[in-house]
Amino acid sequence: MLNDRKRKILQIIIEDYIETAEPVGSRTIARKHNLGLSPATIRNEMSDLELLGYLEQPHTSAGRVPSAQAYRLYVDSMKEEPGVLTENDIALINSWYKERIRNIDDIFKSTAKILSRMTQNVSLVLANRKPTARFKYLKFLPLNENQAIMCIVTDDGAMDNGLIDIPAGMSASELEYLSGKMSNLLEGRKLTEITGDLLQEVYSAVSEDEVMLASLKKAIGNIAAKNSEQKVFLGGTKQLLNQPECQDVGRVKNLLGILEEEKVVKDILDAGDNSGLKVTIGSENKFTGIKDCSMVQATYRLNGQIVGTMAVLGPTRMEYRKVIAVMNYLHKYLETILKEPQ
Amino acid sequence: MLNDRKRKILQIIIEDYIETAEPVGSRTIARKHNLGLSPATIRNEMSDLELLGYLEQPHTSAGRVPSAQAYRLYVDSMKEEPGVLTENDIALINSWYKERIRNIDDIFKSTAKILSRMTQNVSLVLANRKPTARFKYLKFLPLNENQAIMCIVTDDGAMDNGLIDIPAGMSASELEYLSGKMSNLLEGRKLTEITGDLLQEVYSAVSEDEVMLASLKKAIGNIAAKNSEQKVFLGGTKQLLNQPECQDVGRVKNLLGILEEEKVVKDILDAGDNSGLKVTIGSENKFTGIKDCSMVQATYRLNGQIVGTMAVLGPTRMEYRKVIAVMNYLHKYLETILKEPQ
DNA sequence: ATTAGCACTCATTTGCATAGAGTGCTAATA
DNA sequence: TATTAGCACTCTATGCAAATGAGTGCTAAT
Repeated sequence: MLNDRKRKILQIIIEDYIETAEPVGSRTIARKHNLGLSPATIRNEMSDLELLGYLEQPHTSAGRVPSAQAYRLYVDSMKEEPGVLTENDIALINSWYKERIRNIDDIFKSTAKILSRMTQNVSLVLANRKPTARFKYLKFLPLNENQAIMCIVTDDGAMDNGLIDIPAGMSASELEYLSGKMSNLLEGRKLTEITGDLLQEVYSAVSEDEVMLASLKKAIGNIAAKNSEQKVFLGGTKQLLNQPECQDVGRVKNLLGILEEEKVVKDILDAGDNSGLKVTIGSENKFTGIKDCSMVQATYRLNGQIVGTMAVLGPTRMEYRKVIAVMNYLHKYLETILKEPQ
Repeated sequence: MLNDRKRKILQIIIEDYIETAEPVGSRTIARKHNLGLSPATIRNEMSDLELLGYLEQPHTSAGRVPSAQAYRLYVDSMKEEPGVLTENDIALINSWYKERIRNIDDIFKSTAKILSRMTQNVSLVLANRKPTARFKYLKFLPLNENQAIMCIVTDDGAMDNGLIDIPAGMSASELEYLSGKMSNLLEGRKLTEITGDLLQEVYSAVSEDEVMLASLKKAIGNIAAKNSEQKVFLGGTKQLLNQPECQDVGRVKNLLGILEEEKVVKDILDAGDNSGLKVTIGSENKFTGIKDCSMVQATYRLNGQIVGTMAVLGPTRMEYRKVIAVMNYLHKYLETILKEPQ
């Protein structure tokens, strides 16, 4: 559809605009790139490109700016040669990841941080918990006369716990017996299935103490809630202010407002249920408020199951090539790292 | 030192400036407040106040602005009548606290959120962990052939855990024996004391498996690190953009940059080791970068021990009366809530 | 098909006059 | 003696016009 020259010129404009955030004019192109073409020729081509919908003019006497359609073409044509990270970048990423990983949350935190540092944009990382985990067994760890910690081990190898009130004077062996009995009766259930009724039933087969039952209900409820929860990690919201398009405080406020609402962020990220890398440009975004932004997003999986999503959110004028390269790398890295037992 | 009239006028200027963020002139004062004084008289008084260091003039033909010294006086004189929250505010706070409290982190998160919402400023909450907790006992929860979760219970009733590699084919009763033995040998130690050497010693009295020893070391190290860690919760960084003094993006960037550095925030908050409520105004702040801000800060304690600090950070032109009232209330609330077992 | 040349457009900058808010000082007043 | 009216003065903010300059579109020449 576009001949080679048009394509070349369009690419130059896009990349120049991504770099400078200024409308780019025919003279600039002629000067910077040795195309063997005069500004006039380039002007003609640019005029055509505008008619075709690839360029826009902020006003008559300004240069031209790529349209969403242009970015779309640019990104799509990038799939063939996806851009690679420098040795240096890779070394940086690896060292950042090693900095401080103690638990699974740290991994996501680091990912968000790295993503934003590498791309100079805001990053969003959504970690799905696994509501499908099944109960394996529970144990009580006595604390004192009246309290114990209940530990629940699930079949995915995770452990959760909560504080339980126990009847005064209940012995360690009684607790042991209780936990063994309950473990037998509950094994294989999803955590969310263990509602008040079921728990009551199971429990009353073993004991009658009401206080303990109540705190068991509460603790298991909390654990189930925590497990079905999605967690959002944000990175580099400060970067926002470095973007030339964000010199207007009102706009920043808008965006930060959106990012502060966990619910909205989750919705935005959940929308991209797609498998591979997904780039949404400007108004392709369904959510008002980020309609003038672009987002590059990838879901990551563990054993085929989606465990989360990560995304970079920035101006439509974002460094797609770099962002995509970083994203690809992190994606791979994350899937590897998540496979290792924590 | 200041006569009543001067004091009154100064107060009016301060409160007007806090409200409007505009330099206030003699006419405005005469018009808004029925002092029975002409602008000229007020002008004379203002001139005096400037000489005394309480007022400053951005330029000749502007009104006057309170100096740090003026705020100092204002805040100090407020100690006698500390300002109270409305019924409405209290109801709001209580309902926000009830919204979602599942664990101790949620409490701090909520506190930060409430603090910022009520004061329209950035809030910082620092939660100290308790590095003094002492080892009580440990238990292993078997996961599979090769792994178990190690649970460590400390004398403050908290429980931590980590994943442990166990020798293939080690039976549950062997694990039980191992944990009992180690518990006996380690009881009463601070977590930070349980370094590699001690652990090695204790462990080799019971078993010889190197892999397990290594993962024990790692897990306990992680737990010790986590326990000695301070955690920072920020609230309402977005509010920053609502402040008239922050319409300049550069300044916002600075502040956000500081807030993003956990280390710096910790230092800032740690500096206020004071007991009661502490207000630092403008250049009273030792940390460059917030020298043009004010901070109201309170440490909170549990059983006499400092467990954290909360603060509100904003322009020197902050609503001290309201901020202090909110702070006092939250302070009390937090100390009460922390006393309850989680 | 390309390009040089030129008229034209429009945002941005610069300079300048004006309005408005506020002050300080002096002389009048209570 | 304390207060105030009056007035000159200062300095910012606003509005406006002219100059600047980057960029375009069109036409005619190559």
